Amino acid sequence: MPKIVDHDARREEIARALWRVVRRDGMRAASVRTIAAEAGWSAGAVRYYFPDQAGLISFAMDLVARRVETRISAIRNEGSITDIVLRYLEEVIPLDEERRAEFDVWLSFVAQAQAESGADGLRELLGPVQKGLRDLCHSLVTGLSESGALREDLSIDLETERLHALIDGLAMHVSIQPDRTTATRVREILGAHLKSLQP
Amino acid sequence: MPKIVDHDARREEIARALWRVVRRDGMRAASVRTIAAEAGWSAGAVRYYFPDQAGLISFAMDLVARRVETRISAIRNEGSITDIVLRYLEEVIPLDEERRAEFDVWLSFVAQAQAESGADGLRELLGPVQKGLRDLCHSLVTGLSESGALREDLSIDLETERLHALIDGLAMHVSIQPDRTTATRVREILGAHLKSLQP
DNA sequence: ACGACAGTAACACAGCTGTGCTAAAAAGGG
DNA sequence: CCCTTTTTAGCACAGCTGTGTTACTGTCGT
Repeated sequence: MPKIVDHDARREEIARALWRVVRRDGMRAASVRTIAAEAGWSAGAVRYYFPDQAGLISFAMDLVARRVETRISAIRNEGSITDIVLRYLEEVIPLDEERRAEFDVWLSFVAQAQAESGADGLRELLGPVQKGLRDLCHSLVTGLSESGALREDLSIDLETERLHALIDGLAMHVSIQPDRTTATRVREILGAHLKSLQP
Repeated sequence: MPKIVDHDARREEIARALWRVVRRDGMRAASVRTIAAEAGWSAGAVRYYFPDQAGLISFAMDLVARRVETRISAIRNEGSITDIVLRYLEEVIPLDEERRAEFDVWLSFVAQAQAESGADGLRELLGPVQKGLRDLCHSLVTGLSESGALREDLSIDLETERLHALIDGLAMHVSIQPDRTTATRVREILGAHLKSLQP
């Protein structure tokens, strides 16, 4: 048997090179050759792991999704309900440099996926992530409600949607203007929002 | 003197062709030739109005910004304060097909502008729009406050930020999943938000 | 040692890219 | 009519694009 490399690890490494290229020069620069150069391999080697470009992009987008998922499911449910909720929300918003880079790339993927003639199935990757985030918001709002931290006159569905929109908007703002939207500022806003939901 | 065409109108027409291309096939397909074909002219003609591609993209992005600005400044300040605020907010969020298309394109521009090595000055166009929207939110919150429609324990700055994030997130949701996030749903959410600010 | 096969690099090809340049066409004023 | 200026189309060039194919290298089990 010949030399054996961890294919998944390799694919991930290439995908990360794609991230760097996209972050630095935008989606338009994400060619097979550029990515290969960024990863430090020949274009032929890259194409061995990803037969075509669409597959590469798909994989790279999916990788972001999986990482977010992993981060979220690693959060522990300890402490007061508002502490837990804040912990989840902070994890979703790109408050450090690494996650901000990830979000920038994600934004590029989303924009690309919005193209109607999506021959590549990027749209199919977008849906589940959006749903996952919504479900998270739903369970958080439900949790608040069950703990009596939600005013009775508020609709759970509506508050789910409002929270979801708020964190997506905040993530966007952090990405676009990191100077103005600092981590502590985000925490203030999230705290104010939760407080405004309390009875 | 030779035939005289309205240059600005022509440029706008070409920019609109760019929008259609970007919406249909994404930013990656926005080549001079593709856009020329979409606009129904030769590539040479397009290059007469836009010497280089970066200028074309810049102009097209700026055109979106100017349209949004125009729409906002056309809103009349009549009726109760909450009516006025709702009117502004609804105008900012892409609730009809035309504005949704516009927002999709805008999203692509934003993603592209996020690329660090932005030799094209897309970033410089992004800032003012973001600031404009923030200023709008600020004046709306201030208006609410002055009319006594804002609880006294709320910080104007914080509420400005929260409102801004909320509408950006909502716009995003409308664009990504128009089925779930209908116009009436958006109005419900905005209404609920304003109500939650009241004393 | 040898063979079998995973991994890598390199080349070829057709097509697209941005941009520079040039020649033709169109159109209004004298 | 013709001349001047604006507008349009087209070509050329060097370089990049995705992908198909082929030849090479390395490594492991036998």
